[in-house]
Amino acid sequence: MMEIVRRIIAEALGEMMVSVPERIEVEVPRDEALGDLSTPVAMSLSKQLRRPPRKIAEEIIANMKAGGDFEKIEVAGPGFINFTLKKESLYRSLSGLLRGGKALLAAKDIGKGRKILLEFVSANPTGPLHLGHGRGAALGAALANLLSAAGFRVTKEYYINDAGRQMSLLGESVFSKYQELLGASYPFPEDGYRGAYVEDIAKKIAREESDKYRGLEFAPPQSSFFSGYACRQMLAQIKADLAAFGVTFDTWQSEKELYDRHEVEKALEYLRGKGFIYENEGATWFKATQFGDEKDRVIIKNDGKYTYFASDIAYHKKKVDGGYDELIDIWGADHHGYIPRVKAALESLGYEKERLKVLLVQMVSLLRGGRPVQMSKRAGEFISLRDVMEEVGADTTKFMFLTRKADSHLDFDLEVAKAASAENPVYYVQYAYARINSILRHAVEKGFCVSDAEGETECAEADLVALAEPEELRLIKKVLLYPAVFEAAVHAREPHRITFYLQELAGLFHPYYNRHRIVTEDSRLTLARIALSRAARLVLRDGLQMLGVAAPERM
RNA sequence: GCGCCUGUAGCUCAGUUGGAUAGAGCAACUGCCUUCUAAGCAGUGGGUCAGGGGUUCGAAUCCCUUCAGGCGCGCCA
Repeated sequence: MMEIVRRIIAEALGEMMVSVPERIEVEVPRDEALGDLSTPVAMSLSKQLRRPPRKIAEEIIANMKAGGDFEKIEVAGPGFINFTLKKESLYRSLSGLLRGGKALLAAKDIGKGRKILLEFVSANPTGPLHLGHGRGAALGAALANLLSAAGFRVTKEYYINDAGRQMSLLGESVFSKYQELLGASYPFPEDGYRGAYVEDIAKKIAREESDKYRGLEFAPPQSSFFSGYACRQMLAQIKADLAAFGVTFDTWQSEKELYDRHEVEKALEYLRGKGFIYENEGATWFKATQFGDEKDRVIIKNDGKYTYFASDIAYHKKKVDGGYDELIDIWGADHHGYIPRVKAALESLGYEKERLKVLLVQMVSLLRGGRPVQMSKRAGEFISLRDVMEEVGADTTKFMFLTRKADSHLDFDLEVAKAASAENPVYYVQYAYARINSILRHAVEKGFCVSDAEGETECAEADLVALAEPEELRLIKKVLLYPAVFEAAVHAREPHRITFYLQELAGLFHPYYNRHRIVTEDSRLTLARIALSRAARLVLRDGLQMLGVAAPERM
């Protein structure tokens, strides 16, 4: 619908010998009395053409070949051009949607096969996933769904920080617990990991290896055994948690592997060859300032060890070398200071900064009944993603995360999320879906032919003219808006737009249901209403699927 | 001190990338189940878009500034 408006406006502007703006804005007016679609284009052109907006709007209308889709096209307010669609046009579009089914929902191939590497979660395997990781996971998975459906080729990747000091610290923490279990003792590292999971891993090692390492020092080879073992354990748990959350990855990139395969060295050699690396005060530096960062960054410390940034350069080099047209990283907001240096690295490697888009996910505060849940990282006491999933369910958790844009703080209240009531927006949307299914089951019982396999196509043939109630027209328009919302969500990389749209759609279906019966004695009317219900169901299902949230047949 | 993010109804948040009289849910109050799911619906009240200045036909949205909150600013990850 929006496309049609854009096209005829562009044509009219062509007639008027006016250069067509890159993007003709089309929106849905706030007040439905104003029309179905609206464009402020005349106002935007006013300055350039040095004429009053209303005048321009009138000229556009005069030069427009509108075709038969519109009931009314008029100038309103300061210079909007408002379009009111003919009902027949709505019916035609609806029927087209039903006939095309899922394929039509995101028919526009936005991605055109472009390759995107989407890296998210990437939590260090030094402890269980917490809520913040969950938010990143929900966002990443939903975004991947959207981008894939929009025609991008998306690879979901998890970067494993399995090298360096943190890993060693985890190993040492386990090592200490292990000694304790066997009656020996080894000092617990100062800033070691204290969660119960550390002890669990120690117990497991004690069970499998008995007292083989009893009384030893934390040094090779046993140190790498403990670190490696602990890492594998944690990673397995992380994978299991993500799977339970309904989030999967295509590839798992190990940091350690980048070192083992000398990719870090090679990347640095490459930069050295280009003159972006220098030595100073015993350390090796990257000239980040040359690419817009505030200061140069150390990549090899004066003790000879690499910094985290060194492997990150190699990692991002590997990403772009993989032939990806676009890189998307989802990070916790506390890493935002890191963006300029990674972009600098990318640029120094010969790629445009724009190729990397970093989405920041703000922190999640966990509440219970409005009061903050105390968490102490030091004592290893915190509520993990798994705890929350077990308490409120994966679907609700995901939906909650996706009802806010990534870049705003999120209060996650366990009591609210757990409430199986109106307070909980997930149910509102799912309930609409389940309700439609219930109605359709009822319709089948009443003898209306609505087989599930071919139902949509069949409904496309229904006589939709019977749909004349205001609630019905409103619902049709909202359903038909889905592709535009979808496109906007893809374009902005913002899955939460889908969430809001689904709430609005459900918010139109529920009152419709309450005021009008779908299944009546009038079979022509009934078939039309079934068709509309099925269209709504189609969109609800697709949207929920994008969010990675279940669409239950009954509740 | 510098940088980034946030500030919208009592609470939690949207706001179609600068458009019309700023929206939704919750909470509060009043009604609706012998008929397709009441996890639902109908109605009522609720605003200095943190404050100030600027840009222009037009600002919650862009710029400057003040205030408040969060996060960053390591040869940590």
